[in-house]
Amino acid sequence: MLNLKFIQDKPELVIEKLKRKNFDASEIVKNIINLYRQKNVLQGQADRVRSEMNKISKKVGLLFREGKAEEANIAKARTIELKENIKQYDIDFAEIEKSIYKLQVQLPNLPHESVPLGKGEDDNEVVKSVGEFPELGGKALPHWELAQKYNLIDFELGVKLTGAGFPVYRGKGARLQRALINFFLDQAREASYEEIQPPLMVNEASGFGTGQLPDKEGQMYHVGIDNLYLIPTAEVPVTNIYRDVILDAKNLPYKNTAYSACFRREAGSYGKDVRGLNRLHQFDKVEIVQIAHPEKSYEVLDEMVKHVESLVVKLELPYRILRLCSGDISFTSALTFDFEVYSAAQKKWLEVSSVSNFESFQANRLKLRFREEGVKRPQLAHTLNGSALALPRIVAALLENNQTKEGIKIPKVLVPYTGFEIID
RNA sequence: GGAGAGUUGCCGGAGUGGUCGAACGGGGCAGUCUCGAAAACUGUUGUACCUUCGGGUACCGGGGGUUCGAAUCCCUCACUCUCCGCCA
Repeated sequence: MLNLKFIQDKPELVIEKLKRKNFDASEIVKNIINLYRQKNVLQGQADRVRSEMNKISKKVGLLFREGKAEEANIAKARTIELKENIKQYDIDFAEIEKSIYKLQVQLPNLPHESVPLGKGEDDNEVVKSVGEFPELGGKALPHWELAQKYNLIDFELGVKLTGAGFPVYRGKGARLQRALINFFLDQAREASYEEIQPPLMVNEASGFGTGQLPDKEGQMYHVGIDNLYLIPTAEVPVTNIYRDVILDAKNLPYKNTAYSACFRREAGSYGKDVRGLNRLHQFDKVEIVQIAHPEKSYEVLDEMVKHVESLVVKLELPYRILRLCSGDISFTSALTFDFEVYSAAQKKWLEVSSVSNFESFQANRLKLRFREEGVKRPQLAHTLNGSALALPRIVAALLENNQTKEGIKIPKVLVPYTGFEIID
């Protein structure tokens, strides 16, 4: 959510920058500024009436105490009209605020200067591309067949137990999952992220804080009887730790990591890239989150990108880093780097991480602020997060890329975690 | 699931109709004292919005009501805690 004052101060900037996101904000911005002016006028008037009301009330109290009941009653009579006024002001004011809010949440975050112009995913900028595609010859199997061959993942069983998109990992498949989770968490801890084990369900306020609610409600599983939502990512509970909080500037940045299962309804995405592990309703992910000082947040973003890169390097996967273009970047993000690994049997790039700086867009909604020494007013902090990493597509690439006649080779770095070197 | 208690500022906790943005204690910050520190003493210490920059307004879990006036009374919702039952 963009800051109201900012919109009012720099409407042209907002419109110009959102144009890059292919979003025409001119009408909304105009309306917001209009309503904002009205709101201020209204508040001025309402406050004056309230002020008078308060004065009279005080006077009435005094008069009664002095036994001047008659004078008191005269004063009382005057309040009848004022009361009506206040009531009406309250109604109008609430309405105008609601209108502003409705418009405000429609505006996406402004893209960072470095975001390349573009219409969609084809226009993303490849920042770097590292590693050779493995030569597998003609008999390479896609991961869903490997998973079956070595009895690692049972998709059919998942359908029986729950439904499509809920695979059952077993044997070395299950152990590989656990190994990856521990590996990622250990790496994050070494990069001084504090580990969090968050709830897997959140309340409405949290869903709202990170922007899943009210609009993207359909993406989350809703537990109606208790009005809770299954988290689509650990970002939701972890970032909401800082909701309604004023941090001390000298403690920034705050760094957290969390492993969690993630639940996504993925409504409307049936039929496309859904084979095997490519798109699931439940999957595992380790997330990293940082709360940063506005002046430092792009350094922090850089650091997070490097951290994620170190993971794919250690896993010996061919990868590339994309700087998302203005047409592909998410609603809430100012700058996003995607990580893709190459899955050699499917012969395609799979997105395994998305690292973003939201600047103050999330913080504004979360009321996440920090206080700087010597500065009276708290300021909005910047929030950043990234996957480090999402498991299923990593597993897909590992299985496909490392298949040999003897079996599937486990990358060296993972062996201490899996306890085995090969799946055969 | 049954019964009860509660939700006040950074924390503890008082306040049951007016002078309460809120006693008191703790914590934080600043000062005095000290070579320095501790102790003691003194002061200070919420957020948001509006402003003609004098000031004004709102907020004591959320919403609604009564009243000239509500942290305080009434209604309603949410949450938390305790005991019993059940249970990983």
